Amino acid sequence: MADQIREEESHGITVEAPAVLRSEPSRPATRAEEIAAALEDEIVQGELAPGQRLDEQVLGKRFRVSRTPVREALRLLGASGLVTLEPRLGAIVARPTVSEIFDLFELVGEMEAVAARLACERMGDADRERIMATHDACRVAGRSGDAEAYIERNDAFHAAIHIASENRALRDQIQLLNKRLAPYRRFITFRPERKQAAEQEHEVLARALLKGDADAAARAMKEHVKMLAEDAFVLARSLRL
Amino acid sequence: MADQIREEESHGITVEAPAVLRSEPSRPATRAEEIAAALEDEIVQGELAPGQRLDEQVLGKRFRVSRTPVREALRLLGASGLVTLEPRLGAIVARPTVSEIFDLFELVGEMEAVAARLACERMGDADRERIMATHDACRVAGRSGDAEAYIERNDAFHAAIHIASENRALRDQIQLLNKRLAPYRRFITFRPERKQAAEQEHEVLARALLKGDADAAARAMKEHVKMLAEDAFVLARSLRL
DNA sequence: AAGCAATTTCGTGTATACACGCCGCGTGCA
DNA sequence: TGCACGCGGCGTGTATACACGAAATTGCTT
Repeated sequence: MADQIREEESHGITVEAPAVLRSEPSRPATRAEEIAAALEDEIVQGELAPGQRLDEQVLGKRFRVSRTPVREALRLLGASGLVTLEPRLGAIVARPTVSEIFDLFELVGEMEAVAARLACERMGDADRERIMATHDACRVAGRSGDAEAYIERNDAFHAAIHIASENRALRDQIQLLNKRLAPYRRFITFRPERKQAAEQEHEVLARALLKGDADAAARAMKEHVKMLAEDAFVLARSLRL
Repeated sequence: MADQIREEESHGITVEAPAVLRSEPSRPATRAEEIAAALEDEIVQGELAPGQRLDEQVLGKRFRVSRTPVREALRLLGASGLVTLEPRLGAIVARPTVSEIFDLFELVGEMEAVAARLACERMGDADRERIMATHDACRVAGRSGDAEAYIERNDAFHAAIHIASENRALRDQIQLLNKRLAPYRRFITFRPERKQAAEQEHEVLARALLKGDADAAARAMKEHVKMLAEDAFVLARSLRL
């Protein structure tokens, strides 16, 4: 499963996809953290499906390390809710129940709404710029067919709001929740109808934000996430998931 | 420390303060989890002060285990934000900056407000009973001098609201945040003035909840946490912390 | 042939051993 | 006397080895 083809790269430039949302000044980092980051990426990107078994020895071979750092990586991911660890049974990619997914969507909606309200009250010029810029980028990417690019810009738009909220803890929590929901959001975000609807919702949201209407922004955000969640559930049902 | 006085209650409803927040049906649990739980308790109870160094070998000897389970326990606590892990330097009990503490208080306030709103909309008879009972218990404990008991009942009151909100993810998040803030809440909660103020705030909150006024409940809750945070900061400043 | 049970196998939980980076102390030099 | 460089101790990071429990497989019984 794509074990060897990892180092070499066609350009000579190692791709290193995300890089955008790196928080710390990238301290040395231990093997365990590297592995955790790699696995997290694969889970979020949907390469590792929920329910997938994560065997310590197999992963150890794959990353060319012993079981020890692998274990630590799995514990790390377990604590953030991305994988489920059952004592004596091992680790699997987290597979929340429908009810749990519902709760997570509701929670992230509420927290995004809080972020939107705070952003309204606190944003400076730089924040306003960033929100407008990312919103525009979102719109552009929406018209082109590139779903991956759209997802990235959509995240950037939301991130701009989180930053403007001036509360790091809030931002971290939302991003963590989004990671946990990523496998389920992906399904729906790829659909063209959803992108169009999202665009409109973003429009309302951006307008409220720039106008400084905190209540309207919070309401728009909650509605936005609610729509996403509902579509996700409808789609999931139609796919018998 | 107030371990025995737990069953008795003025109504006939056993309050059963902690125990409520036990998530799993208490599976076997591994040594690492036990150690993590023990350390967590000591941190939350204030026995281990923020900044305190956590030496793996020392802890290993203390719990009569090798470094391996200790390491896993520390990783666990690190992921939940209770300890800070610096690669190659080791672990210390988390010592957030003032700004971070501020963010955490704000976040927990917003989330408690969300919980209060949802509780208003969703609570059934059992929830209503529990909220009333824990509120009363809180009042009783407030008049007696026992600060430990008061803290416990205060937690139970809030837990009753979280339960009524019918969103497990929300509840878990709030409880995690409260653990991280515990060392800083303790200072202030012991003060008699705060207890009295809290009682009044609880009164307003409970009234709004029982009346079903979601907006008022949310507002009251946010105010309640805000007051707590402000008092904590004032006290911290006066103590040069 | 199907069901059940004992055994074997495999993977995790824990212990121990080795490697490497960080810190403190001492010595030599300006 | 003060500072810089180097060396040694120490603690974490990683690897390896052993123990225990759970699942799977095989053989027996009905």
